[in-house]
Amino acid sequence: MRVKEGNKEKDILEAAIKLFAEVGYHKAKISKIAEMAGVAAGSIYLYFEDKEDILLKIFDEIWHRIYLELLKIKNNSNLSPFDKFDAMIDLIFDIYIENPNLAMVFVNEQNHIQRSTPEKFTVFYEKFLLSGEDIIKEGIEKHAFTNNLDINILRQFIFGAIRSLLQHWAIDPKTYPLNKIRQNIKFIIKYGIEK
Amino acid sequence: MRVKEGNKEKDILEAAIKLFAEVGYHKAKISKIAEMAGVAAGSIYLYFEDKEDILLKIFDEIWHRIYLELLKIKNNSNLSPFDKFDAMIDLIFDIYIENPNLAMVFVNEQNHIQRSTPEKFTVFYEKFLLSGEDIIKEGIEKHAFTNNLDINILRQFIFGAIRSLLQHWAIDPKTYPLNKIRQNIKFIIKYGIEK
DNA sequence: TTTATTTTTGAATAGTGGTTCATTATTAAG
DNA sequence: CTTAATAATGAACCACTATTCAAAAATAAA
Repeated sequence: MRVKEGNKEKDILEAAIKLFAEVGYHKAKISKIAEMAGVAAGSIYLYFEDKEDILLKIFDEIWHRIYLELLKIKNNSNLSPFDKFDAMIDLIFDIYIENPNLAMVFVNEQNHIQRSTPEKFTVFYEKFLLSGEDIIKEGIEKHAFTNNLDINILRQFIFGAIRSLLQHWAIDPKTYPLNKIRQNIKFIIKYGIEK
Repeated sequence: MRVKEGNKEKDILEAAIKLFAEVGYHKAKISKIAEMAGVAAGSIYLYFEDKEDILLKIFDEIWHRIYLELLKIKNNSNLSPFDKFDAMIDLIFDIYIENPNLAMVFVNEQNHIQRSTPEKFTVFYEKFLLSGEDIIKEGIEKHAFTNNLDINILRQFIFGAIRSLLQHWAIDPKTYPLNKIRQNIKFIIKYGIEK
């Protein structure tokens, strides 16, 4: 009997993340991913259902990680609502800094995957969103955050804005350092633009 | 000599907007657009360079319109900075309400087009962004808006958040009415979440 | 009508690239 | 060493669809 050597699944995933980040999902060829991963094109189909499945597993990985980290923040009773809020934003930025390619795929292809396979996609994403909601809820209950806002809308607003800025940064990284962007985001969300 | 009858270019554009909105750019077939527009597939290539060019012209149209409207707002000296700000947000929502399909393409395919042909894309988009910036600048100069924020980041933040919410709304329109979303957006950006 | 010119057609083309599968390589067990 | 079972290969397949182009249709001018 033969046993799988090395970690081809991981190699393929990493190659895919890199290529998706560079050229986007649609222009990334399976043959190229295989080449980058050092396997034959056909071998990809031993580890993944099809091309879409690769993207799906990438998203699974990242959302799972984000979710677990957010859970820690949420359950840390030493943090004030605003501390938690800051930590949540830092979390997303940290992941971005740690693995820009992964983050790039994450911001660019979210639409695509949400459209094409909403049912498979939602597992960890939903969990993440709910945890984010909990943090906001706590802030409102403790009278730190305004109660004039709908939680759902607020959640979508915050993550949408962050995603948009990260995307923009990825296209043109030299205009602003990520830390300045992060700091501005925190300020706007907390205090708004009114002087 | 023969003369072009009807307005095939417009028919094709409208069909494309509808189909792109429904199934997305990549899954929209030229043959289907042709069928919906009531022309032969080959005829599309009399009016457009290629498939991408159709999308490009759609974006041209919408950005041009938004830009012209925003210019009116910007130059209306009867409006306070906050009035202008509100009008700017209303403008985007009004276009969305007036032609949801067009708006759908606008929020969904912006990434794609910005990636694939950034140079052709930027004409009206840049103009629009600059006008938006001017409105914010005026607010800061008149001491209505905080001067703690970078204009560029703020601009990206605002439009990113709006886009994200509209996209969300398009997927699931029944959860919230657009007016509630609009009102929440205005509130967050003005006052932030701090109580 | 006839001719010239331009528009429109849609079947044929052509290139792409995801996916399959017969074959080969590799390893473990007997 | 032989056999069995699984892993890996990559050329061939095939479905799909954007694009082309030779022919036909429509219109204006002569």
